[in-house]
Amino acid sequence: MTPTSQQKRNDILDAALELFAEHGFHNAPMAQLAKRAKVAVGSIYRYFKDKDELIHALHQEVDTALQNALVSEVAPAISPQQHFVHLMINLIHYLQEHPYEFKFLEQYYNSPFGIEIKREKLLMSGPSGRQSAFEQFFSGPAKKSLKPMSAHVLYALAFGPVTFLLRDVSSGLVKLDEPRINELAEGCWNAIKQ
Amino acid sequence: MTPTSQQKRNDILDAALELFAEHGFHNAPMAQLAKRAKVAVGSIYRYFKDKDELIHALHQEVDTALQNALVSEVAPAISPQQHFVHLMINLIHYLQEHPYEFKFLEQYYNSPFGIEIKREKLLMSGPSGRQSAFEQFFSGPAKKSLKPMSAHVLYALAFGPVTFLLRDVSSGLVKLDEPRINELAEGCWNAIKQ
Amino acid sequence: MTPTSQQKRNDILDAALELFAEHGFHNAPMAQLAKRAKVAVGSIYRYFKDKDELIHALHQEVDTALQNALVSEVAPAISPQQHFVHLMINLIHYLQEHPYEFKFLEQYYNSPFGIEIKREKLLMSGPSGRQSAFEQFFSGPAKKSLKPMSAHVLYALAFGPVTFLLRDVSSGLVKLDEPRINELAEGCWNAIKQ
Amino acid sequence: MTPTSQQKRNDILDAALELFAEHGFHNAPMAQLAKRAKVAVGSIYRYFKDKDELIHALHQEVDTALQNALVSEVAPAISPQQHFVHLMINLIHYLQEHPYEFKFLEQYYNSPFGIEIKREKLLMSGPSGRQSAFEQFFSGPAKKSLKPMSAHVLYALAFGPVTFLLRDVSSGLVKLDEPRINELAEGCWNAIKQ
DNA sequence: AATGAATGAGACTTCATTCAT
DNA sequence: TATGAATGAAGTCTCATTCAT
Repeated sequence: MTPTSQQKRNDILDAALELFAEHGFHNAPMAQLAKRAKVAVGSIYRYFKDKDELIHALHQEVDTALQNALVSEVAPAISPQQHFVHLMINLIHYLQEHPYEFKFLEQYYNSPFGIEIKREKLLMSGPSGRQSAFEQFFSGPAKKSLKPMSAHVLYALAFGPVTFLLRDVSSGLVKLDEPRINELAEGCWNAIKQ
Repeated sequence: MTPTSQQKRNDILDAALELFAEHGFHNAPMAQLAKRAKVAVGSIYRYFKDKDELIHALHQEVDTALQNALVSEVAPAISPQQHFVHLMINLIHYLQEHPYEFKFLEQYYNSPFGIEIKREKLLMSGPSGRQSAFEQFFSGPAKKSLKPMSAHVLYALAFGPVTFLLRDVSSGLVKLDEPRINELAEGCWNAIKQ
Repeated sequence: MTPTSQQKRNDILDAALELFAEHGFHNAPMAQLAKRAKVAVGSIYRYFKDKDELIHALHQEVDTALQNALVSEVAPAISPQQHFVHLMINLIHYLQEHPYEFKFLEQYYNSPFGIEIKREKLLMSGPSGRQSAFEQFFSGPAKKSLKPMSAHVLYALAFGPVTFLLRDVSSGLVKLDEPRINELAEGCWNAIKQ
Repeated sequence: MTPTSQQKRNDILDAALELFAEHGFHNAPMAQLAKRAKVAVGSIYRYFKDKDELIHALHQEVDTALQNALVSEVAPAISPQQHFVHLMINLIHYLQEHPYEFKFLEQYYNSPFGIEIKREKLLMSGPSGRQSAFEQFFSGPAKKSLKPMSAHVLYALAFGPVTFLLRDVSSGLVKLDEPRINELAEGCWNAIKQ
């Protein structure tokens, strides 16, 4: 891949993100995608075997960006609750500011594409080897402050409310302000804390 | 014009539920649907104007069935926590035993079909006139036991974890046993209680 | 055919005339036809083998009605020009007052249905044996007042202008008043007279 | 989007003209059209948005060709009658030699496609800007030789016989020879002359 | 390597006709 | 005999993918 083609690949993925988020996978013809990416239809097929592979690659991309966004430094002396709330607020901010990415992910996990992919992967596995911020938190010293429970339930209590609420945000039904974001983050903490 | 065979209409809706849940709206051709329902393609159009209307009708049906399932008698002297946990367990049981319905609803609310429908409607409005079980609970005397917060956040904390976890259940990644169901229900209660 | 069924046959033909004139043969489904005729779809097939036969039967009917309308008594001492103009005005009046019939006939003769039918039949053959009014005129004593020419050309000069103009009338582009009707009839006479 | 192959577009229009003339708009499936034009079905839709647009485009094409055919030089010192007869003979010759075009136009003006188009446009408006040959004639110095009458009636008397007769020609019922063509043209002139 | 015209399988839908009641 | 629900062939159009340039 020459640098030029890497650029083109990104143009395609960017256009795809927009189009998929706006119209859904099935209302985003390759021709339209090509036009928005300012490449020829045929060119897309040099970078991706077919539409499915493009969608999976885009998932990869969006997922990685999300993980990277959540990696952030935290003051060491912070309390577990403060730490968790901090991570949560980061997450909400990121997703609220990247509605296309959120819409794409929701669509992906709700379609035949995302079934075989573990849902928790969304937030519990870091980019290429590194641990995700949440993964570090849940497996680190804060563990003692959490009520002992099945990991699946823990993730559901931690992330379920966010995804639920953000759907309404991204459909324009709600706008989240800081007080509400805090309400949510603290609610989640109360759900999982010891 | 107004067909009399409620039976055939149901056959079609049943086949549609399966097919939509298994393959998604866009990978469920009318021809396949007809075959599974054991009717001719043209017959579907006697009962539903087009595919969209069929999808909306199915939503109606599934939604009503869900609401009906949640209506249950509760001992009057029960505590708010016990009441909430009871409702929650009911909900989880129902959805876990009806994975097609759950998948269909998730898909519906995540598609252009369901956008104009408030997400909370899922659980906060009862079937034709009656109040839903959750609606009664949240607007009833238990209100005093809840932490004051924005309604949207409240619903997110109450229902977000369930929908999150049930996706994994319906993809076959997890099987919920009673202890875990209790963990979840109690976590939710802790998130919203005073 | 009992009287009752003759009635029903007429209801069907009447509905067909309306529907065909308004929407064209190909935008007039049998179901709609049945509804407008207040009979069941299946019943239509007791009276007509299929849609084509219905169309041909309707043509027959409309054609006969037209011929009958043109049969009219004329004072014996009238001049050939007066006679011709009289017949012509009759014809125009009838067709202008029966726009559905006119539209149907135009459509019929312009479709694969009417190709094998001689166009002149329209006006040159009377109902069941009788001679049509125009036939009588052209073959009667007035013949001497006509310029000798091929029959086809004669009919074209006589009837072409009427059908041409009535199309605009039936599309609502023109409304014919008596002066114009006279202009037309006299123009036709000038075209064919000795 | 803007295809370069004018050739292919013409192939499609040629095939369409044949098919529409032979079978009518509604008995000319896109698949058959594609086969006759030796292109894939999908290709037609690169050149025309849908079947309707194809029909309108074909009308455009046929209309222009007809107008162009009628433009011809006339000796300046010719009499109005000779001029009119000359134009008429031209018209008849052209249409008799292009029966598909004639059938297509008749069908077009007799269908919902052509209703909003004034019937006279057929011959009274020239190709893109230029005046049609008949338009020039009727509005030129010959006007003084015509009997004063409503324009609609004038056109009907001039063009009605031609379209009437040519239907039979194009159904193969008659073959026009020069004497008959002259009879017709002169009859028309007698109908409209002063 | 890039382009985009061409392809044709397949989706949705309509509607003439049949047939069980 | 009348009914109208059921049928499925056939029509229009879309769009992922290919391939000649």
